[in-house]
Amino acid sequence: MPPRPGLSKAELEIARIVWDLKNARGRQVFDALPAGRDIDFTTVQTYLRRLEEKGYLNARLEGRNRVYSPKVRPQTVIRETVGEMVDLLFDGEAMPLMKHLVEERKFSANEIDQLRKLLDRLEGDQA
Amino acid sequence: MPPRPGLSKAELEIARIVWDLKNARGRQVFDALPAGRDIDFTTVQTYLRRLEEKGYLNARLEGRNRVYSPKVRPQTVIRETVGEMVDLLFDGEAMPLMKHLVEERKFSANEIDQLRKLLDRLEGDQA
DNA sequence: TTGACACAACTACAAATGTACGCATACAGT
DNA sequence: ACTGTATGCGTACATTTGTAGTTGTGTCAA
Repeated sequence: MPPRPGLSKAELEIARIVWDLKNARGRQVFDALPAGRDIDFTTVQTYLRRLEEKGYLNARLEGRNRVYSPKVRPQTVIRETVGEMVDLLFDGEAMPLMKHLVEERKFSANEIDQLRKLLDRLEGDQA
Repeated sequence: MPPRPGLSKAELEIARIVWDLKNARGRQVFDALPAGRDIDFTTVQTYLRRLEEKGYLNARLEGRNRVYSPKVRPQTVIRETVGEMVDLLFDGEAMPLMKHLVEERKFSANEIDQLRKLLDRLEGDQA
């Protein structure tokens, strides 16, 4: 039971910008696009509208202007998106994904250390 | 430079079944669908055809029947899919995803242990 | 006050995706 | 030989996604 329709890639891209800016008009989102991401301003408008329709963003009118802000927390969207991927690729098991990441991605000694600490803390909590 | 078009969710679902079966005809793939996954046999045929077109599966004719087999390794598809998700959600950084998983997913003490061992091994290798 | 922009709101449209139908043919059993 | 039943193969079609054009109206500088 997905509470709201899923996000497409392009929509997610735009949503992330709004999360960053907290409050933004179309123009600001457009300007925040990474250099090289060549899409039209009206295209961004369309994505923002769809994001609002799908329930991911709030929009309020500020004078004549539409100001968008996050409605669903990034955390939530991340959980849902990752969850879906884990379901699709690993039958819902997170461990194989962890293993994949550890093996496939080259973590630095420093990062490995961070991960250890994370595990320590986790174990502490649940003990 | 994606070597081949990406997979849609439904296609990925079917591809995974073929990976499992190694060699399969449409009917077998269809039969291997989890109970409750209610799609038509011809729909499965369509996905198989598209998977072949996209270069993910090989198909050979066995008599009158088409037998599909993996062409791209699961490992590869997993890497690509996860990579895309990491790009989209975490700017290409794997660490935040690791953290997310560790925090969000409830790993058992046993699993945590496994992860530690994994990290140890990794560190050993790169040292 | 006039023109140059900017933005909302609507519309458009091709490609991708999810899903299935129809026809002709091959095979199995009677 | 005849009749299902399953297939291959082509086709179809609605929805979603990626992307943009158009129109009307408001804003601001000259």
